[in-house]
Amino acid sequence: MTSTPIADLWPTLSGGADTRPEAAYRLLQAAVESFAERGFHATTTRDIATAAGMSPAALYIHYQSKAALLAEISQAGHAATLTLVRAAAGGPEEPAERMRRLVEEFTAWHARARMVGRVVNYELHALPEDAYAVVAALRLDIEREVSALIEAGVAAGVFQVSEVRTAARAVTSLGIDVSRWYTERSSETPEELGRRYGELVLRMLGARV
Amino acid sequence: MTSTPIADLWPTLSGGADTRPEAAYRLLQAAVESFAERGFHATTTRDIATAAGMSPAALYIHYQSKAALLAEISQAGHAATLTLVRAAAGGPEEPAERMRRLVEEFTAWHARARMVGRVVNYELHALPEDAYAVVAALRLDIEREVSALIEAGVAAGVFQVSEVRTAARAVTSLGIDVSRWYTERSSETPEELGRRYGELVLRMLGARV
DNA sequence: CTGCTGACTAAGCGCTTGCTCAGCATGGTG
DNA sequence: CACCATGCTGAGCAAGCGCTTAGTCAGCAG
Repeated sequence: MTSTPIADLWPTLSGGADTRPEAAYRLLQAAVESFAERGFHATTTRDIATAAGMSPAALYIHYQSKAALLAEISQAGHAATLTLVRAAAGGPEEPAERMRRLVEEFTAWHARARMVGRVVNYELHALPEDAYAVVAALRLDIEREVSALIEAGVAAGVFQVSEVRTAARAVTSLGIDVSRWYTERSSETPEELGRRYGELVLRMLGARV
Repeated sequence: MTSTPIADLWPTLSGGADTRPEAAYRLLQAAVESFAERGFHATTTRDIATAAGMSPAALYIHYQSKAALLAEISQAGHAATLTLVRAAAGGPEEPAERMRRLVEEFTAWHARARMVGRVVNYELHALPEDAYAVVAALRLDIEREVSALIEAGVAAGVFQVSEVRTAARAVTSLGIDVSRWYTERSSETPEELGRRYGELVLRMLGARV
């Protein structure tokens, strides 16, 4: 169905030496797809278990609750995104080049892993309070990385923006919204889309390109 | 709670000579807020009815079903957005000025009517099939208006974009996503945000500003 | 007054939900 | 062989869901 989306987020699983049974991974994958397509509340535990080839009761051997599944997806998804953003923003290149790479990878990720992206960005309200707190902190970190990079560009004289926070919002906003509208039938590959969005963002920030 | 969001969308109601009872309007308002905050499936008919000051059964005097409420909100919201887009895109000014106005108003609308905006953009999957078809056609019209305006700008030599469809996606995407993140506690007013986004989009499209 | 209408409620029906639990097959270990 | 931990199932419980039903009541025409 979705090419290779969630294995990237739980590398210990796709690796090899992991203690978690393969059934837990199948449940996770089924939950991602169901949450993304129907939403958390419209998804039943029977949906998830059936898609993973098990009875509803088996779900509770691997996860405490339906909400715990959502929490795991959301936290892993946010952590992966933050890692990606940090890697691009903290590179050795000059600010414009770092921003281009950040947007390219941020955008491509939201297209490639759009199922996870939807859960991550549009099911926040269904998270239990403690899981939400963890995730909110990660989101703040992401926004701060982007803001800091824009500020670096402004300081270096390569970006011209009147309000850094608004510009940072616009940059992350463009990438996040990709997971809403991108489909497998889209004419552009995730990487193509990333390159084009990178171009658009640099111009938006006032960089000469 | 939300300033003046949904009255604008059902002007016959806020006008005066409307046959629809005021109770139906209260239910609509309660549904918008509940769908926006919790999502369609997490909202119960008891939630809506209680918020409107009525018993659950009263809902069914004014609307056929919970889904019919969603359909009415979604169709009216999309129709209002298309009207706004058409008015800006079809103006007498030159393309860059029309685009600026379009983005300003599209963005401000998604900030001001963010509750309606969330229902309109993030609860599509819960629509009954026939209502979805109507709404999908409206969405296509909106995208086409934006694409045509970009093409006009390219033809006039004021915009430089390599892929019109990708650029159109980016423009609408920026506005739609506002309804996801904007809150009453945001530091910018909807109009300020609109002006700043208008500036960013013109630069993104390669217009000299 | 009578007779009728339209907005509304209290009660609850049939069904689905998230989740539990007793029990079963399997396979490694003494 | 016995023993037991592990992974799982079939059956089902309590709660809550969308929606219906029977009936109440204010308002109004005659």
